[in-house]
Amino acid sequence: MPSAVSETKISSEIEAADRETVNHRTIVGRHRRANTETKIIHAAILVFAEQGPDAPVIDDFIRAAGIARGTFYNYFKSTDELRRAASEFLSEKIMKLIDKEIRQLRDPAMRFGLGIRLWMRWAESNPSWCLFIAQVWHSIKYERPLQDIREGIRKKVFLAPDAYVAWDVVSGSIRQAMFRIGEGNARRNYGDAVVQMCLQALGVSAGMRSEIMNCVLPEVPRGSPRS
Amino acid sequence: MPSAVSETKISSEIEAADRETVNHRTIVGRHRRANTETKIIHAAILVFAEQGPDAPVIDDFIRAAGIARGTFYNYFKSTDELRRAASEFLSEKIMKLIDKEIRQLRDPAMRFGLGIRLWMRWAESNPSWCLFIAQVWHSIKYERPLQDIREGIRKKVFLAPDAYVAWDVVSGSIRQAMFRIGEGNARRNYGDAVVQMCLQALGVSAGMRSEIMNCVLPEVPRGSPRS
Amino acid sequence: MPSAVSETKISSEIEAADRETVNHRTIVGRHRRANTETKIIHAAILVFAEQGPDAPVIDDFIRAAGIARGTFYNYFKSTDELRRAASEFLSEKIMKLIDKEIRQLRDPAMRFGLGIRLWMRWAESNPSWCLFIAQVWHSIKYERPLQDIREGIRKKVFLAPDAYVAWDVVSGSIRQAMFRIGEGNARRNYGDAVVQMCLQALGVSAGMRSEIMNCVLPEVPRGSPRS
Amino acid sequence: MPSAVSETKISSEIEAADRETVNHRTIVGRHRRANTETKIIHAAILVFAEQGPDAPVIDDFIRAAGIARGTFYNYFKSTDELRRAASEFLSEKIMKLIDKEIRQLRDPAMRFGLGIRLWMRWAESNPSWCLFIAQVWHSIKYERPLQDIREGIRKKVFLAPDAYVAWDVVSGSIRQAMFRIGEGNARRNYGDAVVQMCLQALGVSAGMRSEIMNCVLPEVPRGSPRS
DNA sequence: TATGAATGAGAATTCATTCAT
DNA sequence: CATGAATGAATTCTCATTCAT
Repeated sequence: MPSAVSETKISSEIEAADRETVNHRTIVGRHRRANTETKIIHAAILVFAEQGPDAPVIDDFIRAAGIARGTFYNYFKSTDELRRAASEFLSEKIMKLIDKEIRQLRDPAMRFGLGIRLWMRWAESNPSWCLFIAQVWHSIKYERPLQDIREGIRKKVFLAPDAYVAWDVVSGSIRQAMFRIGEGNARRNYGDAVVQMCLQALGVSAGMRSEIMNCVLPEVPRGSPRS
Repeated sequence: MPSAVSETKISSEIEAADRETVNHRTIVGRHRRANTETKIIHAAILVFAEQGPDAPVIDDFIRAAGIARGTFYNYFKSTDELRRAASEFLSEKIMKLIDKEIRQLRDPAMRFGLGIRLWMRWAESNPSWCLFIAQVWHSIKYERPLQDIREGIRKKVFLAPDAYVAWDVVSGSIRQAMFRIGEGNARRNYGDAVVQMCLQALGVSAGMRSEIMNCVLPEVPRGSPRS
Repeated sequence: MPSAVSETKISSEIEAADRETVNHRTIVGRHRRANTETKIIHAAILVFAEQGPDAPVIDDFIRAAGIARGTFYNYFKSTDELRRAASEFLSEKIMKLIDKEIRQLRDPAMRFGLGIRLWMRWAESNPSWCLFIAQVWHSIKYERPLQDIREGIRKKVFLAPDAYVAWDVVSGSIRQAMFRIGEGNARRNYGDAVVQMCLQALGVSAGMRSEIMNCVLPEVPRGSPRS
Repeated sequence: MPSAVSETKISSEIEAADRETVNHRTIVGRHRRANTETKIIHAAILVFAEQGPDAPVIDDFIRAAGIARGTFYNYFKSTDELRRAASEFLSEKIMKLIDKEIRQLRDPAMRFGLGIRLWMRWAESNPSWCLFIAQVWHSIKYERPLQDIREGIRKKVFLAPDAYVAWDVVSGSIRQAMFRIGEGNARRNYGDAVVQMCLQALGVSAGMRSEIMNCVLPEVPRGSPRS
């Protein structure tokens, strides 16, 4: 049964990233509302991992969360809203972690390059997260990377007609890469290869490219590797 | 049942006549079938253009095609099957047109570059085709462009870790671009800007890039996706 | 999630209240459920009596039960499941009544003989029940009569190669008889005649046969199958 | 796949009984009508063997027979008519064979007893025929056995309240027995055990019973034994 | 007679949503 | 807030039947 496998996979994937948040909430106090909402979102992530972003129906969520049908509607008006919440939860968590690692870097090429390397590394160690995020791609927040690109263009370390085009190319590449990873077809070092080509697309000089690619990546939680 | 030796001429004449009739009827039937299938697909394209790839229900298709409910099921088992058929029809048509224009070119960078320029130009003049194809992206056939990329890498006009990575980057970029176009957010010359960056991603030299971008594009039919 | 040690009295009080409410609601819910299920089965019995076991469609049941289309599916996945439920309900009810009347009898021939006489009498006064049960015969529980037969064979009041054969013969006869009754073709005292022959088939002595047939039957409710 | 097994089984079961008929028809001449009808019935038997008497739809029959939809309606107005035709074809063939064997016997008990022994022997060597015939039981012709019973009662070799009751008991027993055989639950010598009890039910004397049971059965085509 | 595409009524099934408790 | 039975509109799907060729 693939579902069981997926469940196990995704849950270990999110646990690492998630523990902190739960602890925080527990300390702050038992707000039933917050707890139930968290419970629903967590259950929903398992369900989405199993079935993909479009298939699940409300029944799947309430069964997974162990709540009543009516309770669902106290928190989400539709599966769409829940999907959005789940994908934000999943993408923003990792985005924040990455941001914390790179925000002190001054050079925009280095900052952006290491950012997408970290993202791809996370992706490679979390294939089912990967697939889900690739599928709900449009709800991803892209302000920060877009700013980095703008700065890079302004400072002439990036060569691109404009920032939006550059972001479309890079984000499209990354999304496509995440599909491949999520489907289990990625070769070894696939992530870095994609990053390389993204930097090339941005017109980053060969020297800077190897500097970025040779950086030893800081440790960001990886879930269970290859899980 | 093998014919007995004593079969008379008459009965074999009857059989021949039978066979002819059968063939005739079969041929007539096949024509009708092909016509109806085409009718359904063409109608479906309009419906998808209007409602997107997931919203339409079988009722929409049969209304648009002017057929009976049951007729639909004589041709497609589900909306999914029809969606696949429609997207193949739409993507392969334009792919063939493009292929005819570029296949005589010897240089793989030039060939590939003009190919994606033509594709993007078609995309820009058909936003709803664009959106639909971007959404059903996974049913697209990519053997030809992949070969071009392989040849380009082999001949050192492309610089990429491997052909699959290169294709993921380019196709991801193009798909993302098509979403933008489909949503009506593309600026002027957006398509060429994306192509530029794709060529840059592939490591095409600045000289060759401008050569490709300065080519006057041959006339490929522009127009409604269902033409 | 295990409660933290520092949980205050208040929160555990809330929990207690919660639990109570939950139980109360659950109990109320269970009652409603049971009621609706009974309602559906009772309505279904009328429908089956009118149309036979195969003709009715879900619409017939929901109309008869006065429930919504979806409600049906909250209780039964298919008409087949409902048919099974209805036939069990109908056969077990009368079986229990009969069992209560005969279980104190010591002689297995007498017990079995009176059992099938009572069954046939019920059958004769309920032709539509008869037809329905005959048609869905395979869902009938036959453990009790089979035990009686086994005991009878052991005690040499029955003469039969083995208990299964004996049961096949008797039950086959009874079923066939019920078809005849259900179709309205049974003559007067048909039921007793069938019982006679069944006893003869079981090798019951002539003396015992007349003793069984001359018994005055206890009053078992006669009437509409749904009572 | 159980269906494949059934097909093989039933087709070998009918071939033996059938060969004669086909030959006869071939000699008489090629009447298309008769041929097509035969073809449909034969195909239908396979289909019924696979799916039971109620499940198959017209599509199944035309696919199995290799004919067009419209052609079906030139021969049968409904699946019900075809089912009737198929069951008559199957039951009358064996009935005639049996009749030929026993019609010269003078004693009605002996004649009837050997008749049902032969029937049961055929049943035991043709389980899927068995199941189908048991399921469509109501279209079976019972005039001949009923006459035998009447004669037996008149001549006091049978003891029964009346002929219809006797027939209901015997036929019900046999049908039930055929279900058991068809479901593969019959023990060795099950058929003879059932016949024994039927004779007992008819009040045949112990002496006559053993005489009947000890007869060596004439050879009636058996299909492939236990097939 | 044979063919098989077309038909459409009718039946099954799903699932978001409401609401009394 | 939580519960979960009830709802019914919307949709899918089946299949017997017709009919022009």
